[in-house]
Amino acid sequence: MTNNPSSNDPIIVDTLVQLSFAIQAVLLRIAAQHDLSLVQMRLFGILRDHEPEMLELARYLNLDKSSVTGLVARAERRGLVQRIPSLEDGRVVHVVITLLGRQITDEVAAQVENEVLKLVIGLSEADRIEFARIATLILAR
Amino acid sequence: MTNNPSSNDPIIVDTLVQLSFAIQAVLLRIAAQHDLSLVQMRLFGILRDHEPEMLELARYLNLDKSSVTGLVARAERRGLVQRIPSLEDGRVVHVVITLLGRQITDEVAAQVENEVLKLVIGLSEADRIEFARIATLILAR
DNA sequence: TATTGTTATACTCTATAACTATA
DNA sequence: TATAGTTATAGAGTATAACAATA
Repeated sequence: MTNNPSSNDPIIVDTLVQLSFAIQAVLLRIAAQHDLSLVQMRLFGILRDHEPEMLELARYLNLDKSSVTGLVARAERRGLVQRIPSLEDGRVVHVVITLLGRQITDEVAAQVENEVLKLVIGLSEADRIEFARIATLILAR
Repeated sequence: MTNNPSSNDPIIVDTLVQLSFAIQAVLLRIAAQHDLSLVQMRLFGILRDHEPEMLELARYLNLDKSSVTGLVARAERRGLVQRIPSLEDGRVVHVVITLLGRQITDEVAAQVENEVLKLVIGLSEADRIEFARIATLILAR
């Protein structure tokens, strides 16, 4: 019995919550530097590898379809994405990232890599590997 | 030399980011159940132990003072907080949580404890302790 | 009829700039 | 003059409900 509740549980919960806010603060700062919101960062993260329909985006982002309409419209107005009507189904629209959108996305990704790395750079190699292992277990649930 | 960059760095960065989104999703879901935003959750987390001035709140929450005016106004309208003018300085307003606000805050906190714990309940006791230790190191930076 | 997406509407959240009241 | 807070304004982001176009 190694996975029973223990007296350390409130500590690990608090630590996890604090850690999530710390990471989100980093992401928020970087996003703001590129005039992006966190949702837009997630949007571009998806568009990097996919050309989804509006409803798929809504599902991925856990938003109402009407919210996605606005999100995509604002990004399109800035020339970061493009709406492409489906050829097979006249009701469907595919969202595609533009060259400019991809450039910004790549830049943001590099900056995130850099900044988040700063948070763990003080850890030993062993601790970093150990942390990644346990975090992966948590995410696997 | 144990803290040099390694080939695992992109993995730990990605894991950290994903983990932060997973935790935030849990918090967001709980907050929504109580008609709260994440910022309001943070607000009540502060008011639980403090009776800050508006400018102090702005600093804690990293918001403009005008944003805090609206945030507090909406919470006050719902009877969750109260503005108390300072007796020493006529310009200053203290923000105080109400009984109702405290009840909701306690309920939310218990639910967060519960839900986040579900994420780590599959881990061994040793892994949980180890994770909390390393995460604390990261937060200490 | 059902599905995809948009529009109309209303609210929260945020910042900037201008303002009021107090120090 | 300086500081604490509010107001006016504008825009992003969100959901609900009603709608149009297509299937």
